[in-house]
Amino acid sequence: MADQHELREKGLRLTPQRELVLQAVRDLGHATPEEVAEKVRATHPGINLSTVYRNLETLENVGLVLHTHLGHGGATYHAAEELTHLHLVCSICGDIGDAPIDTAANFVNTLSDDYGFKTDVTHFAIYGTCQKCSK
Amino acid sequence: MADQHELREKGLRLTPQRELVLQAVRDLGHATPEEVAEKVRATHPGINLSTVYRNLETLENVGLVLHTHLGHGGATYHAAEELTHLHLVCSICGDIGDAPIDTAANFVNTLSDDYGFKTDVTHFAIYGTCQKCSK
DNA sequence: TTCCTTCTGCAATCTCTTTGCAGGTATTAA
DNA sequence: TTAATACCTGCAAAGAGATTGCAGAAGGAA
Repeated sequence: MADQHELREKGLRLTPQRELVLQAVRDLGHATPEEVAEKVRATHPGINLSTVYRNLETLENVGLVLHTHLGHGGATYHAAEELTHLHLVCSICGDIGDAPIDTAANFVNTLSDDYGFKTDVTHFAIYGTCQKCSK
Repeated sequence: MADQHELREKGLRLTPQRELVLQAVRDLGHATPEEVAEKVRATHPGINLSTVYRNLETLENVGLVLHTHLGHGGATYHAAEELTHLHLVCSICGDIGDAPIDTAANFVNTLSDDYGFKTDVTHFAIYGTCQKCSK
């Protein structure tokens, strides 16, 4: 598993729990801490929820995962390398769609030019109604 | 107080608590339930937090206030008539800046045309770093 | 005024997340 | 390989934010 290098390089210990959490985030794409725990427990039942929380925080500190707020309140975690899209959150069905970051390029530039605001597109959630639900 | 008509028209009873909550939301511009409660209690100490929550929900149901998720998890309430701007949330200082809705017009159109996604600009929060903090 | 329904305050409860602690384990150095 | 020492984990308790049930209070129509 390639985690070996990544985790050690960041100065982290290589524990089974930590590898599993990172792997789960990568497999799931978008996931709440609870979902990560569920995924991890599918193969390794003993792992505690607080361990998941602590590892998500640790992995975020070293830049391997990131979190986004998608509106319901809870954080959603992503593998850092996969955050190459915007999140389109449907307020009706709760579905999370994707759109390329470029879609927002002009918007981001405008905010920067006019307000000096540097938009963090990776931490960016967009609310609305998806195609399916607007019918 | 103009609340009289508004609340009654919506089929709501006109209680001091309800008027105070609505007024507080209007005065504060952006406010969490806790902040609304604090504001209300400044003049009327006895009001319970659960009353604030229930009234915010009620007022939202009839369209007088709206809430937005600005990222920390908790909801932030606004008077419905004042939601004419985007929220620029600074991830460093937590400051909430404003920008006209038009700033996002092209972006919103693109999402609609390309993905059939109808963006709800009033429920829209943008994360990044404000001018002050990027220095 | 009277009655009915809605609203409020209070306290308990729930969910989500964090924290303290004691024991366990990955790593480094010998 | 062994020993020492941070660092991690599991468990349980605690915090924070929000919700709910209930009994009594108050708004509003007649």
